[in-house]
Amino acid sequence: MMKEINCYEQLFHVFSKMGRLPVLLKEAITENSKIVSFKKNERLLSEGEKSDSIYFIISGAVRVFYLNKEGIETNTWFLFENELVISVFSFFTSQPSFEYIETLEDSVFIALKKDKLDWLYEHFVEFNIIGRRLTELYYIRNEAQANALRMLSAKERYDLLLQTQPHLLQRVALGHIASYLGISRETLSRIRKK
Amino acid sequence: MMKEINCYEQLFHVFSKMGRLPVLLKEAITENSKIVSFKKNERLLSEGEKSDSIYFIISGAVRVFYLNKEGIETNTWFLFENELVISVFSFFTSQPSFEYIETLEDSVFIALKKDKLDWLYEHFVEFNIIGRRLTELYYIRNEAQANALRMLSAKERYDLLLQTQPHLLQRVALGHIASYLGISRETLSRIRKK
DNA sequence: GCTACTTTTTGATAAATGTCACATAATGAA
DNA sequence: TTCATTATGTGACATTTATCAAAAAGTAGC
Repeated sequence: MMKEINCYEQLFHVFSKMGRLPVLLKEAITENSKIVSFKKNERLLSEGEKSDSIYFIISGAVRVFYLNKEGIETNTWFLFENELVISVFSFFTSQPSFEYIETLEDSVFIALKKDKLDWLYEHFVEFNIIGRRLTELYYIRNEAQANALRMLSAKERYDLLLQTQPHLLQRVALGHIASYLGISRETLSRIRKK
Repeated sequence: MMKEINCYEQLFHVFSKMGRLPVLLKEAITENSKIVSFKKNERLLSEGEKSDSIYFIISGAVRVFYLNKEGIETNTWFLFENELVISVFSFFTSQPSFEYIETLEDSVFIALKKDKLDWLYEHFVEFNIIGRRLTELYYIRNEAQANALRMLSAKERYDLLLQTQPHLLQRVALGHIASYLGISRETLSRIRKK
């Protein structure tokens, strides 16, 4: 029980950095969400399903990926403690997902259903401030990624990753990182040798 | 005067698709923003400045770009009528911009200063719903772009552009489109020949 | 420890894309 | 229109990156 309380403190810490988080809203969040655990390599979401929950990572790590037309996994996102996970397109549009979400480690999440989230947005209008700011933050990260893919060579993208997200290298297999950087496993291996 | 009213109707039409837009909020938006015109190839924002205004495009078109380390322009966004323009990073973080915003045609905008926008967000809390939803929409577009850059070949990215944003080819110079697709002008020219 | 399995590395080669130089076409100003 | 300027296209070649095949290294279960 103590553990669960700490989980929510972790979540509220992140949220309260974005905007006002009254006690009543905290209670409503707690009541409308639940804590879920997944073992390593389990799926939170598969292609074709609707991304109808948002997950806050208490501990562990996940990757978001999709299968390209050759059926090869393409990782688009790695997320860790204190970060939020959705399949962006599916969650925001309520359409079926083309992405998978899978744990990279044993993980614990706070899961909030989309309809509950919408209910919270509606009944605690100030919660939209937090939602808006968080969306902005993840948007910025995504844009930085697109810019890197547009303008940097494979080696430069790897160096940038080393510089900005070194922890990622410790916790994510190289094969996964390669597709995230938009290159083949072999090329990543050669880049690293230098 | 009639023209200005139509401008705001255009803006409100887009906003009201995202959420409730009470008359008082409409009035506040009108009072706190202004209509501005720019000739073709004029700058709305330069590197080093803060992106402190959001622009709604009444008519015309803009591109967002930055200079890479060789000083070459890299286009990241093309925006047209009924779309919103900011330098995402600078606007959301209030840090100096690394991007430029420039008109591609003679253009008319509704300009809203960031401090005014923040004031609106604060005093009309439901406006955060609209802000959040719009941020989500642009985020989705950005993610699609990142995915294309990660997994598609130059030709596939061009074909996708043809398919999803054919109007862009009519109004944006090929040299600008090339960097947007993450390829050289020459490669784009060769792709098109086929 | 030892096997079976997965991940990473390496080599050889092919394909994609970039770069440079210049030609051609389009555009805009006088 | 004409000239100057800018944008686009083309050819030759260099470079980057992908692909395929296989070896080496690492990992998990027994």
